[in-house]
Amino acid sequence: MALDFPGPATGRHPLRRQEVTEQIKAFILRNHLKPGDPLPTESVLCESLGASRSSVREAIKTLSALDIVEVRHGHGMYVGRLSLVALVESLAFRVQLSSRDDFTVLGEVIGVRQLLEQGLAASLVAALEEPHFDALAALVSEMRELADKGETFVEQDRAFHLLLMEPLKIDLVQQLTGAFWDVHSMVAPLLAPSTADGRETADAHAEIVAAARRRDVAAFQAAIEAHYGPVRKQLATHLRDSGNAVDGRPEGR
Amino acid sequence: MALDFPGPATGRHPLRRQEVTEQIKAFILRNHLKPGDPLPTESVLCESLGASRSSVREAIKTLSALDIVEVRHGHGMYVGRLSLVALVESLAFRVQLSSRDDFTVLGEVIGVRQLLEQGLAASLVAALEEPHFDALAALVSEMRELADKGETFVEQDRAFHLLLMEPLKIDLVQQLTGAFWDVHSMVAPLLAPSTADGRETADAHAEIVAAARRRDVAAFQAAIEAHYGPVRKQLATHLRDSGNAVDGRPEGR
DNA sequence: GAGGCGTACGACGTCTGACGTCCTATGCTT
DNA sequence: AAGCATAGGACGTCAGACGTCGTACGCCTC
Repeated sequence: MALDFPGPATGRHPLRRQEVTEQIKAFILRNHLKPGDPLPTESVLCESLGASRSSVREAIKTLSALDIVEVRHGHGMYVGRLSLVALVESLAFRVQLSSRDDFTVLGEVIGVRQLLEQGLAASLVAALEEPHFDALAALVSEMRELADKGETFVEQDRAFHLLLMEPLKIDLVQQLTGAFWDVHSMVAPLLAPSTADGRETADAHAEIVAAARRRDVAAFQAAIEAHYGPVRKQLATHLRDSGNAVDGRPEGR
Repeated sequence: MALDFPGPATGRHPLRRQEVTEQIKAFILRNHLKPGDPLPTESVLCESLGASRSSVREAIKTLSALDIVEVRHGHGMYVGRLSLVALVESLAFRVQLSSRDDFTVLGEVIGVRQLLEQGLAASLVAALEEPHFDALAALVSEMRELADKGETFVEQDRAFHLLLMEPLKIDLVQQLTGAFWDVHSMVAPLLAPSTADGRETADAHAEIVAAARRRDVAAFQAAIEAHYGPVRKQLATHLRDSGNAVDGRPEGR
């Protein structure tokens, strides 16, 4: 009856899976690995960590969801790209869940997108150079062409907003921009099946570039405002039209 | 030899685990579940989804990492809180990984924290009311007391920055503030073992409140700047002092 | 009869072993 | 030399058993 007195309130046995998770992270840190570097195979991990394959695999699934580990079937495991996919997945689901009743979360996502670009307006206007303007203008041209043909231009749109942030050379900001764009576009179809006024949107992007070219911070911010205005309006319209009429549920069950 | 012709380039068999993941998410959406609502047990999921327990469990580990599903040992499974823990975990690891050589990522995290508060300066100054000022001032008092006793006040610091964002009533912004704060504080010990000039930091917070009370947007932004200034400076100092001397590695292995 | 303790059951956690699928590489065939 | 066939390594899936955690029911004690 060896009475190993129980630890504090929290679980006495630190879950095996959790331990393995931490040890794999520690392994990456300890060996200074970079994204893409190979990791030990499952069987090796099982041995060296003294855990069963189940525990190791479940730990890896957690790390995989966070893009800390990347698994390639048939190849092996590698250090992940440490992107923000987890944020995107998580937020996208939250938006979908809240979309049953209202679109508040989607509205907040759009608000954050706008905040990022407007909050950095001064830095951006100062940092953008001719090559950037040319590339941005080229994207706007593509958008216009596609809009006139009645097609969409999601890829150009994403590229535009990423490129806009590029001169800052701040990875995190660029990735956040991409992440929130992804969430937005991933759930946009829920609003209206491509009701986007293509031409109008393309013109809004053009105005952003024009203002930046003139190094006019105020105009730049106004252009951003004008870009997101229609989006918000569309959201509000959708709220009023369908509202909680999606299903007869007036409020909380 | 029933030859079911292979699908497109990408994996012909959509991984079972992946399917289960999507189906669980769909289940939550379809039934309009909210955070905290109970989910079917593992065994029920295995039956209804026709998958083995391993696949179901691995799928759940993924959803658990994204805080879409919460597992309570001995109790059962529930809809998660849909927080931003995944972002925190992911970013924190990235900061640790980059900390071996430089602290660029940590610097970027701090930059985003600053961007959030400065970018919303106008809205915040307009939205803050007396009760907020009082609560914020109370936190500053606590900070000062603790600082004078030579103790730290991480909890008060976090509460301060969250409360600052509260009047906006934008959940996402508040959660992002908390998330980036968490990342920052989670990795701060790597910089210097609580070298924080407590008193100075507390005063910086006081100045933020004072500026907001005067409804002075410019002063508010300046106070934010002054708050993060020392933090950045500490970071730069640490970079110069220890630099890549953490271990003798001059550069990439 | 009220309170406390022990057992039974449900649900998640871990382990083991086997087989399927994907990819690569080796070596034979043409 | 080019192409195919086979063997091996590594991840994916399945099945069954046992351990741990919590709860609830029921027995025992007072």
